[in-house]
Parts: sequence; C-alpha cells; structure tokens
Amino acid sequence: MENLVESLKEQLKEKGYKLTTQRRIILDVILENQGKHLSPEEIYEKVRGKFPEIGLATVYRTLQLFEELNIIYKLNFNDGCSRYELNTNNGDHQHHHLICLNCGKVIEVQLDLLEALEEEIEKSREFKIVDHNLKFFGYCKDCKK
Amino acid sequence: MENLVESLKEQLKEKGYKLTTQRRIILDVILENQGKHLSPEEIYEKVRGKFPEIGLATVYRTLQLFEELNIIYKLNFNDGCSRYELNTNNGDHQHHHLICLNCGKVIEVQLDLLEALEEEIEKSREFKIVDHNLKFFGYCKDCKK
DNA sequence: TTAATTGCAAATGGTTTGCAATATT
DNA sequence: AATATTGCAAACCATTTGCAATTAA
Repeated sequence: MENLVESLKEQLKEKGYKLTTQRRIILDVILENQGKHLSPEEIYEKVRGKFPEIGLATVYRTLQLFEELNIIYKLNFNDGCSRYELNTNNGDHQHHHLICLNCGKVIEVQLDLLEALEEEIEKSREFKIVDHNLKFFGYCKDCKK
Repeated sequence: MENLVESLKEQLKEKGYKLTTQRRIILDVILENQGKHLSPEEIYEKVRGKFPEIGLATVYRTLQLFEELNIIYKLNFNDGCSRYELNTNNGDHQHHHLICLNCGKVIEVQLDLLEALEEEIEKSREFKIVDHNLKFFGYCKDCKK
C-alpha cells in the first residue's frame, strides 16, 4: 500500500502538518500489522525496533492525528487499552468483530448486512448515521469445549 | 420494580454475599435513572444524596458486582468513563444506541434485527454468540442542522 | 461470632500535557 | 527563518487495592 504513504503526505501538507520520520514509521508498523488491532503500547514497541529514540507520547499523538485523518479507527474491546485498525476504505468500515469471552481473541467478520436496520433508524428516528460499531461476544471454536 | 430488590437479595445470599445499605441504595439509584446511562461518578453523586458517608470505591465495587450478577451492563461511549444501564431482561439486551457525534446525546433504539446475521456467523465461523453490542454514530435531529 | 464489606488514602496504569530542544518546510 | 514536532518528565484521571474498622448474617 505505497499509495497510503503518498496519501498521508498529501493530507498532512493540506493541513500544514509535517511528514516526520516518526509518523512514517508508525504508519509502516500499522500497515505491516493489518488485522492485528494493536494497542498504543504494542505499536510503540514495534516502532522502537526501527527507531529506538521515539517516545511513547509521540505514538499517542500520532495515533490521534491518524484518527482525525481517518487513516485508522479506534476500537474498544474492554481489555484495558484502546486498539487501532487501518481504515481500508474498501466500503468504509464494513466489518464486525467477534470477541471471545474466554481467551480474548478477536476475529474479524467481513459481512455488513446492517443496511436494512440503518435505513429504518434513519427514517423513524431522524438520525443521520455516519458510522457503526458492532461487536459480538461469545466463545470461539477452541474455547467452546 | 420492587421484585428486583428481592431478586438481588436472593442472588447475593446464594453466593454468600451480604445485602448492605450501600448496595440497596445504589440499585435504587440505577432503577430511578433507567435509560440515563450513568457513569460511576454520577451514580456516586446521586447516592451521596441519600447516603453521604459512601465512598467512591464502594460504588465501583458494587457496579462490578452488579455486572457479574447480570443486573447491569457496562457501556462504552468513548467519552472518558464507563457507563451502566439496567439489564431489563425483557428479551435480553435487545436494543442499540445512537450516539450523536456533535452533542454526545445517546438515544436508545428498541430494535434488534440481528438474528439473521448472528445465525450466519454462528454457522460459518463456529463461534457461539452470547451477546452483542451495536452502536451507530451520526447526528441527531437537533445537530443535523 | 465471623466473614464480608466499607471508607479512606495510596497506588495503578493508560493517556495527556508543558516545555525546551529539534526537525521539516 | 518560522513553525510544527519531538522526547522527556510530570500531570492527569478513571479505576483499583490494602487495610483497619464496621456491619450483616
């Protein structure tokens, strides 16, 4: 996804921000770990492998920035930290998460099927929906016994 | 819902726990504020009106206990604190939340319509679903302009 | 009586912030 | 050169914990 680095550069320039080594490396780490839902601490550790001088605060600030730019999404799996995933743009956040209550594993489901529900809500509640977030809790194959 | 206090007493006794004044008052406050999604701090303030000696830690511990007993659900609206709602048991958590990105208002939607999706997931992913959590983000009537 | 519970204060841990030094434009 | 960004350490703030005193059973 080399075009994502280009797109980042453009978006930053547009807003008067700068493309720093730190920001490029953080994006690299996120790209290299698609589907992994990394936490800020985990990203920090992986970035340190490539750029040991980086500070944790920079990681937090960069993740906030990337979220504003819609490059990533913040997730909450109730495990004590926030987690992030790449916004792949292929249909706009159209997948859900299965969270195992026993082992904590998170499985992605590439299904949406919420259109009917969204339509009904938009009509009857006068609410303009721009995003959704659906999590299922239960037990994965290994933990079902 | 006087029967909820009775049910609480039974559930506590069953597990060797005690029904204290604090626990009863916290349940009262939650019952009096159904649909409000109170935070621990907000519950603490309301409980203090009836029982000024209570400590914030007791509120946290009680909310944890009530969650274990399935009396309440913990919610996360990304606003910096956890929030709780009563588990009304009338169909088991079958409603969703609309969260306004402008004013932060949370609207409940009494619709489920996720059965088809759950069925498909359970079949094809070998995942036993026990709960779900669906949030829609967007703009409410007043904030749509 | 005795085991669970409480209130308090201190600790924890993820996240944010102030600031002087540094890097990008 | 001007301004954004960084690393560091300290601050923040929601939540948790240790403990001696208290309370429900």
